[in-house]
Amino acid sequence: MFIELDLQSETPIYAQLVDQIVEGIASGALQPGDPLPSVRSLGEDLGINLHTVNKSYNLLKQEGFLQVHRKKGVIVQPDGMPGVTDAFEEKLRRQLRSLAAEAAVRGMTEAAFTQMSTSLYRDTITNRGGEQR
Amino acid sequence: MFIELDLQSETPIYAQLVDQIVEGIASGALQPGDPLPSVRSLGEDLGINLHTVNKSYNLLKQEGFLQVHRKKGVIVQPDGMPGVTDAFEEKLRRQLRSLAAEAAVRGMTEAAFTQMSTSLYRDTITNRGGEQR
DNA sequence: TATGTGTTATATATGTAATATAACAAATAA
DNA sequence: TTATTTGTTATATTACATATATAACACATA
Repeated sequence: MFIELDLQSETPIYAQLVDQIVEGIASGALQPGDPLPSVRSLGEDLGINLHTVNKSYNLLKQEGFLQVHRKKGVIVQPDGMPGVTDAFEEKLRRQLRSLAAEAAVRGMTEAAFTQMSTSLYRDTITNRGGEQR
Repeated sequence: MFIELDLQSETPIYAQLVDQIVEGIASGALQPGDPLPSVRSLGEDLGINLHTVNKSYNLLKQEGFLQVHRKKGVIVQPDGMPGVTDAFEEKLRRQLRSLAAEAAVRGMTEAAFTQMSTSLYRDTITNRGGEQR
């Protein structure tokens, strides 16, 4: 697996896991229908508890990024990813506003902020099929 | 004051306060040298504990956005705002990467993401002097 | 039948968030 | 001088989130 955790970080482990799985989907490293490790094996691999993995999986399931099959186990959503919901747009607005404000106060120009947003977006979707380029 | 708290939010009160003060500085509503209410009066105004206000003030002092004068009380940094530190750039990268990944997975285009970043940056610096336009 | 799956339940330890009360030194205002 | 207000420090308590540990369950697979 491509997961790397920082146990010293202030960001909770379950949140780091959620982030990196979403980034895996964005980059194409994880394709729709791909299986994910069981909560027990991934927990053991990463040196963390299975309940921590389970928490991440459940959040991603609730958001619609993962499916849990009684047969196939946990897989990446094969029936189309969730779109831009109101909840996501609100989260995006709130966090971008906060970052933009601090950036502006610190003297970062609009061009620099915009360029950084764009380049980070591009970085995430590098190894992808043919969607939104 | 222009502060509005959401006590039901998952975002801690002290963090909401920090955010809104930084946004106040970014917008120009708070100018360098401007005094802020005492921890007690602001706490009473907002219906929260003085220690919660104190925690926010201390974080902002540590970051260099505020100064504490034994005479003038708490004021907005008059000797130049802190620049783009390594710590801030890392925080910015980490959060932007996470947001961009989820946006991409949800089908938001690069243009839409960029445009949203830019417009939120512009919104924060509306009533400002003559800096970085 | 044995094993592995997600899930649920319970318990514990630790840290953070928020409040409450009290006291302190330093400065200001009466 | 006296009283008040400032940020600050200390202590305690409540509530919640994080993370771990162990155990059991229903279901499916090999």
